[in-house]
Amino acid sequence: MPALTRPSTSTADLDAIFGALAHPTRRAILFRLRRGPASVGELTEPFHVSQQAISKHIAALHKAGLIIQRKHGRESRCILRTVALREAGRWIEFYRPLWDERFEKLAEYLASTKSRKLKG
Amino acid sequence: MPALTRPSTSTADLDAIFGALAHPTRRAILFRLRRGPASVGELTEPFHVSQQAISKHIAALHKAGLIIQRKHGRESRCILRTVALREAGRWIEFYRPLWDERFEKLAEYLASTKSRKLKG
DNA sequence: TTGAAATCCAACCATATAGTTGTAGATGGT
DNA sequence: ACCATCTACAACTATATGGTTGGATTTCAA
Repeated sequence: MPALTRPSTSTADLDAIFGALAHPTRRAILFRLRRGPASVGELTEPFHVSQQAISKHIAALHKAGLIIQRKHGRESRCILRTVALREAGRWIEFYRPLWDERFEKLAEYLASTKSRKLKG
Repeated sequence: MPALTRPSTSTADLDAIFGALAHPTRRAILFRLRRGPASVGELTEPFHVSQQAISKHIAALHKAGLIIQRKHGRESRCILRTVALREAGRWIEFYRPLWDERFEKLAEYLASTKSRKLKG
């Protein structure tokens, strides 16, 4: 088993996940879904855009694996899927060791020296 | 002090942060910077795109607050800045309570029932 | 001082994104 | 059977994104 050298979720997946999270409306939709499933209509209400625009956002969230959809009659209920969020969280967690304040200070110090021979 | 009802980083900031993380080249740059500062030239080497393209990626990372830059002579050294990553992590952590497997099962169950009177 | 190196800026191009309007298809209620 | 509702699809528009090339600027070195 090789040492972990980088976060392991596929890069295409992460493109879709982070891309989906990069829009405020989509984050707001996820925020709403935290409270439970909702239909497309219910998700549209709070926003000043068309239902079709919300459908596109939903498609982006779906593609990223951030939600699933279930048909109930003519409604399509959206359900938050946490797996993808967990993947994104895992990618970010990989950098946690660097969050130590002193580490960042050291990095800046190193950058300010002329020794650029750190390539190895 | 009001109860926390949503992640608190400004939405514009999160747009920029998640947007920056949504591209594999930019994630690879961050991954490289984890090992320490690097010049634009050094960051360009591993990729099959022009230096100018990398400069644009660097600009996106800078705008998102994910890196800082220091001039040293004609070089511009890029340094990972962990604050923005921490913000992104904080946003995602907000959803951690839902990561419980059973919770997700319950959500799917609720979605499969006809009771759509959960609006409150 | 002359030239090469590191970086950035500008213009351009192709494609993606986020929105619109119009409409079609399926479902539910009467 | 009919009509209204919910959602998705298609076509269009404007802007953003990711890349290119060419050239300007700054700095190091001889």
